[in-house]
Amino acid sequence: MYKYQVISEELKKKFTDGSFQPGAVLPDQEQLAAEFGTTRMTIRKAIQSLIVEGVVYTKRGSGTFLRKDFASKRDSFAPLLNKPLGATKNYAGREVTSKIWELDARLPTTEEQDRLVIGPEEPVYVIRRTRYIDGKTYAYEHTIMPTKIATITRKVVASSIYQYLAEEAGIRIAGAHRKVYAIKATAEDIEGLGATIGDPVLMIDQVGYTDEGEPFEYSVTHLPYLTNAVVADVEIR
Amino acid sequence: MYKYQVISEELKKKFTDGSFQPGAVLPDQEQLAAEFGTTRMTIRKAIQSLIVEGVVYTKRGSGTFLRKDFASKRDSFAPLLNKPLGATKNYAGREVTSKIWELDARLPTTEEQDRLVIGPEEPVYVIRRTRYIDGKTYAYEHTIMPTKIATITRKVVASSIYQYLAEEAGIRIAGAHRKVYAIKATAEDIEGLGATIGDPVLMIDQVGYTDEGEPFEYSVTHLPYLTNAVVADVEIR
DNA sequence: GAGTGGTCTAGACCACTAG
DNA sequence: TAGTGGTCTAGACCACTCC
Repeated sequence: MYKYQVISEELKKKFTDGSFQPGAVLPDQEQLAAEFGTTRMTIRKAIQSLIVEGVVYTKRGSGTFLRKDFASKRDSFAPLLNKPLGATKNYAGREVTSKIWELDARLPTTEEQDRLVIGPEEPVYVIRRTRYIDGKTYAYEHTIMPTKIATITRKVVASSIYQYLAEEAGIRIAGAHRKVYAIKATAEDIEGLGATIGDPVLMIDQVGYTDEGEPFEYSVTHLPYLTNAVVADVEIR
Repeated sequence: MYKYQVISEELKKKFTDGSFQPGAVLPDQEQLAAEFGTTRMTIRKAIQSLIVEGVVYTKRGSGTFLRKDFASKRDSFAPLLNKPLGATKNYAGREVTSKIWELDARLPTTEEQDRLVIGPEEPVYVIRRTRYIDGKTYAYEHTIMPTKIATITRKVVASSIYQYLAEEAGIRIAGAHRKVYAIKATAEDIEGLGATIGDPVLMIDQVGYTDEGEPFEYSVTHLPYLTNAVVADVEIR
């Protein structure tokens, strides 16, 4: 763990334990640098990551401030567009289960080759499953993943693919390109989500990248309407 | 314009004019620093912003690479979830027009008070308009904005509210909290988007913040399905 | 004008990849 | 082992806010 990560964690602890009121101004960067025995550049890296997480914001000429709505409303049932979509991690403490519709391998379509930047002879897994949180239908997922990334078993698919990739296969998810659509329920949605024909469905089309910039999954997630939405917190520079 | 921004633009130019093949490795950072007459730290900032934009990726120990799917990725008609939703700026060079359904002021509902963190006696504007890009229906917007933020005229609403806020009223948009839903077309959508009853509609619910962390608008944007989606590029740390 | 965050320099050392 | 990107230092100057 790098120094700036340690400092960022340390600061977050201070915010949650009440050392700072929401909206309060932090000590200036020079002071923080002295306090943590480092330089301003390193403090700035730590603060930068807190900005991205939506914990603090800075105002040139004024200071660094703890967000007023820092502690408040986190949505409990919505995937966060600025985080991995994996349900297991985002809904820790809840019962996440899966029904597996398909786990297979085949050669990729041209569309899939394109999205994953692989050749026509590189086999991919096809994974289709419905996910439930606390027994309630949460999402229907259709995932394509090159087999060279990791070996996927039925057991992994039944629990958490992302967790397996991170902890067992050493894959670090670094980013994703996502597109969100509203569509009419397909036959798969009627089966996978219990949707009614003609119902709106929220569809998230995503290509996930590893920290090496390599696409490792192309997935389409369907969320039932009325009971679900996606959330994005945005920092504009 | 800062040096790292100039360098980042300069590099992007080189990528589009074919000096580098997709997937090609860039000169190492030391070399780029010499070439641009600067230090590695500044080159790194330039590269960092290219990473966020999804143009290049780095591999420690190996080099910096131009994404293979660099050219293919641009969507021309989708709002970017990591940017302001304002059409005028995102679609510069295209003809953005508006039809105004309503421009009025009244006292806020409790829901609106809540979202904007204002009192019941602080008046708000109510703005409803349909937006067109190159004559094509793009979105239907319903915006609530405290009148204390700025004076809004019909002329402003007809062109660009965001641009007016930024350039005339000195408001800097620093971030937003957004929620994206799939819903069934409402009566407003049938009027405002020309949607058919029962059609899916993509709805973006957003509270925008100024650089002081103050909510300045609560808006709901409806996008017609089939012709539109939203895009999010995510960097996960 | 004093104080803040943002950029930039010129180095050093560390972590990682590949031949 | 050579070469790459990632972190970190110890400063300097600039842009901006607020009194």
